[in-house]
Amino acid sequence: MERMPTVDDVALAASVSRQTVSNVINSPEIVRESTRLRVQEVIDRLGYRPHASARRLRTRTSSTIGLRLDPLRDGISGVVLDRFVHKLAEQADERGLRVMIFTANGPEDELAHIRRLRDGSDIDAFILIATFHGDPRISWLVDNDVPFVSFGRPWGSTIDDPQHRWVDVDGRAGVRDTVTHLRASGAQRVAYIGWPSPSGTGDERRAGWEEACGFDAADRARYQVVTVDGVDEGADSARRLMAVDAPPDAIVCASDSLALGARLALDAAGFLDTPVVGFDNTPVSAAMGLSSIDQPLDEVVAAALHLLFGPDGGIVRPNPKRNEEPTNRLLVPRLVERRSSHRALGETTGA
Amino acid sequence: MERMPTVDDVALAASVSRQTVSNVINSPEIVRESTRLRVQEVIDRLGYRPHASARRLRTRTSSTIGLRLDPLRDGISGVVLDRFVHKLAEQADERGLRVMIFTANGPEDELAHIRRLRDGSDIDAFILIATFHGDPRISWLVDNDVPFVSFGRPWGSTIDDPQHRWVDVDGRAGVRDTVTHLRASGAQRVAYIGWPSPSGTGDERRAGWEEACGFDAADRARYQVVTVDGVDEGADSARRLMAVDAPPDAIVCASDSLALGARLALDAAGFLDTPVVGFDNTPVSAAMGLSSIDQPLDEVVAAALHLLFGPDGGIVRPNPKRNEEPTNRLLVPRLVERRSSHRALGETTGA
DNA sequence: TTCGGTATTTTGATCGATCAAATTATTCTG
DNA sequence: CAGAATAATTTGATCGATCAAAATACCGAA
Repeated sequence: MERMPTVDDVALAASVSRQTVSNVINSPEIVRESTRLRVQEVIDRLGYRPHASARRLRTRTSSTIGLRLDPLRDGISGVVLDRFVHKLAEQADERGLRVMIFTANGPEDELAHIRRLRDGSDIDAFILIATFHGDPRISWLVDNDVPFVSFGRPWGSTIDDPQHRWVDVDGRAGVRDTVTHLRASGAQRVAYIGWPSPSGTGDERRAGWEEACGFDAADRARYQVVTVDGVDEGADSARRLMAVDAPPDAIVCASDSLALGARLALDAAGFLDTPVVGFDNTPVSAAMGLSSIDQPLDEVVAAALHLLFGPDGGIVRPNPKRNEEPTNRLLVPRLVERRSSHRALGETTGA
Repeated sequence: MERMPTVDDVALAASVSRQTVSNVINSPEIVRESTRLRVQEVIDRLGYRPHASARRLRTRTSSTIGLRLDPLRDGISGVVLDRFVHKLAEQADERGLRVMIFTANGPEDELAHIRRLRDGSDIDAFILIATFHGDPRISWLVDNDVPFVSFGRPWGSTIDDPQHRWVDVDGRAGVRDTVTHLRASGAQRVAYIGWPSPSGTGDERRAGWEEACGFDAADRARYQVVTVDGVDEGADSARRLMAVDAPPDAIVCASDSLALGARLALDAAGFLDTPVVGFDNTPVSAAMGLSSIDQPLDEVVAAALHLLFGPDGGIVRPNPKRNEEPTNRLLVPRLVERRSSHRALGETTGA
C-alpha cells in the first residue's frame, strides 16, 4: 500500500501552498471561492484525509471524549448505562466527535487513566457516570481544569458548584408524576417498594412517592417496603404489602427488578389487575409488558454534549468559572405504560 | 497550567539525550542499568508522560482498537454485546491498548468511518461484531489490508479464508452438551424452542439439539417449536409443547427471552419441576434463577486480541497471508445451572 | 496612476516524539 | 596493551499538520 497523500501533495497538485489547503479544510470562508473549489477538487481526487495525530500534535485537541465504563453489574438495571453509551456514540458522531472508552479499578486508577489520556492530547473532555457522594474525581477534574460533565448530579456539598457541569434525571418528579397519574386513574392506595437509605437516586425516588401518595405518616410507613434490589426481594415485598388490612391497589418500584418480582408475586396471588410500575424501562420490562419509568437518555446525552461543546460545535469549552449560564440540566423521565398485568402468560390463550 | 514536560526536559534534567529518554521508555533493555535508573527517576519526578499523538505521528500506530456499536436492539439478548464491550475495554487496557467506539448507518457508512479512522492513524485494528451472510465489510478490510478480527464466524463462502481472523462461540456444541447433560440427569424427552431458519446462530443451536436429543425424525418435529424471539412467544410455545401426548420433561430454548416465557408458562401450568434452559446467561436469567448457556466472553475477547496482537503484545499483526497458524477460534459455551423452577415466587415462603 | 486598506496566499517555525545513522564508551581477545 | 567487536549514547532528520507573521494580490478612492 502506498503512502497516503498529505497536505503537501495536495498543495503541489493544486498549485497552492500547504496552508491554503489547510485553510480550505479548516477555515474555508477565508479562501477565495475559485481557489477553494480547485483545491477541494484535488482533495477529492487524491482522496486526501488529514492525519488526525499530526493535527492533534499541533492543535493540542483531539475531538475525542473519554468515558469510563462502569464495572459490569449483573443487575437488570445495568443496561441504562449501556444505552447511554450507545446514545453517546451516536450523538458524538453527529458532532464529529469520537468516543474512547476505558476501564479502571477504582477512582485512583481512573484518575491515572484520565491524566494520561489528557496529557497525551488523546482526549478533550470526559464524561463521568455513576457519580457518588464525595466523588474524588470531580474535585480533581475541577482543580486540574479538565473539561468534563457528569451524568448524575453531585451528591454532596458541591451541588451548586458552577464549575461542575452535570445532567441528571429527576427521579423524584418521575415517581411523583406516576403516582399522581395512578391516583387520577382511580387508584386509592399506591404503595412503594424502594431501596434502603442512604442512596442518592433511591432517596429521590422515594421522596417523589411521599410527595404524591397522599398518605399520612402512619400510612406512609405501612405502604412502603425497604429492600435491596432483586427479583426475589420484589416478590417478597409485594407479598408483604398485600398482606395488610387494606392492601394497595397499585405499586410503584424503584427498579424493574423489583417490579418484575412484584408483578410475578401479584399474578400468582391473583391480583391480576393491580398495576405495578418499574423504573428504567429495561428490555425486561418491555419483554414482560411491565409499565416503567423511562429515563430520556437521548435528551441526557444531548444536554451533556450541549454543556460541554455548546449548541452544535465540536470544540470543547473549558469548565465555567462563574455562574454565567446554567451548568446543569435536570430532565424529567416519562412513564411508559404497558398492559398492567401479565396474566396472559399464566392462562391458556388458545392457538 | 504550565506546559507538560517533554523528552527534552527530561533529557536536560537527567543529562542525557532525547533518544536515551525515549529508549528508557520503549526499549529499556538497551540502556545501561545505571542510566536507566537515573532517567527513570527524573521521569517520575517531573511527571513526564509521552505525548500520544506525537508518538503516533512518528510511528504511525495508535495502539487503539476500533469498534462499531451495533444499533440498539431492545431484545433481552442485546446485552451480550454490551458485555463484550466491557470485557474488551478491560483486556485491551491490560495490553496497553485503547478502544474507540463509533456508530454508523449501515455497512457503507461504517466503511467510510473505518477508512477515516484508519487513514488518520487513529486506529490500528478493528473488531467487527454482528457479522452476517455476505458481509461487505470483511472483503473490504481484507482488500485494504486493514487488520481486523470478527466476533462471529463468516457465514458465507469465505469461511475458510485464512486472511479473515475470527472468534465465535460454538452454539451447537453448547446446546448439544446441555441436552446430553439433561438426559444424563434423567430427562426422557428434551424439547427445543428455536428461531426460524435461516439464521446462522439459530440453525447452529438447533443442530446441537438435533444431534443430542435422541429422537427420530417424527419426534424431532413433535418436540420442537419454531418461533420468533420474545417472552410471549416462549410462553405460547411452551404451552403448545406441553399439550402433546407424552409432554417433554425438559425444554431448551434458543434465548433467554424464550426461556423466560417458557418458564412462566410452565410454572403457571404446574410443571414446576420441568427444567427450562435459556441462552446467553443474561441478567434476567440470573435474576429469575433460570439455567442458561453462557457465552465465555472473557475467552472470546482474549482469543480475539490474541489473534490480532499475539500472546501479549500491543503491536498489531497484519492480516495473515497464508495458513501459517490458526486464524480463528471456536469456543465452547458452558451451562450455568440454577434452581430449575421459579416456584418460590408464586408461593408464600414466609417473612 | 498611485496609494491605503482589505483580502488572500505564502513562508518559516513548531508541536513531541522516534528512526536511522553516526559517534563514543566499554569489553573482549590474543 | 593494541585492535576488533560490541554496547551505549548522541545527532540530525522526519512524521503531517497548524500557527504566526510576512508577502502578495486586489479593491476603490483621490
